[in-house]
Amino acid sequence: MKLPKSFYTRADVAEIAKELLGKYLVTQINGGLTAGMIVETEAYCGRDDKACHANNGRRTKRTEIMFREGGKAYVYLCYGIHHLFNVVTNVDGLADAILIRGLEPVDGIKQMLERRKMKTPKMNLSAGPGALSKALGITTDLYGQDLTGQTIWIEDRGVEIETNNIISDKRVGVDYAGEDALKPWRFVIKDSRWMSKPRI
DNA sequence: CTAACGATTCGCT
DNA sequence: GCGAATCGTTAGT
Repeated sequence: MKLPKSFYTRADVAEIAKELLGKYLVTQINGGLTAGMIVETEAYCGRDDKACHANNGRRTKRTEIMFREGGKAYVYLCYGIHHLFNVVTNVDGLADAILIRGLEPVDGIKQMLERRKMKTPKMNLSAGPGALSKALGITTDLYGQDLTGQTIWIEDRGVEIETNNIISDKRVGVDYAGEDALKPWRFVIKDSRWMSKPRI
């Protein structure tokens, strides 16, 4: 079933990031439906977290969506090349978001391969935030999309991830955030082959 | 208005 | 392991 808005509007962004493991991210773009199981996430908090784009009330045109009510998509361009997909959480006025970093391909693999210009599914088909966005056809066009709509959403397909199969670690690529870079807000399903490249 | 750079990936060595 | 690709956002002039 599609996750309801109430899933996203809760206050504990790290808890939601953990619960997203084992859920299915689905897109329906240009007719084709593509989906993958989420195996890796990172939480970003708008307060007291220098790694977050919206930290300390930094409210700009780009970060605006994070301040809105949870259940929306925050997509932005990184390094001029990669589209990174985030889930906005928490209530209106509090800017929390969760970066999806790794998917296990499930549905529409053929279309994912076309988008990635690959012949056969390799491990990096949808492992890594830029790679999975390309595989699912996510671009900045989806900025602000409602995650309870018909274009992009997240489903619960009954998969339960045991707590002792979840690894938490510090986040990737945020060394500039000083002490906040040490927050253990990256969550990975243990032994998943589809996590992003920097291994634990 | 201008300049610097990033929540990355891929290909080559 | 290293460096290029590439452009919107940001902060400063």
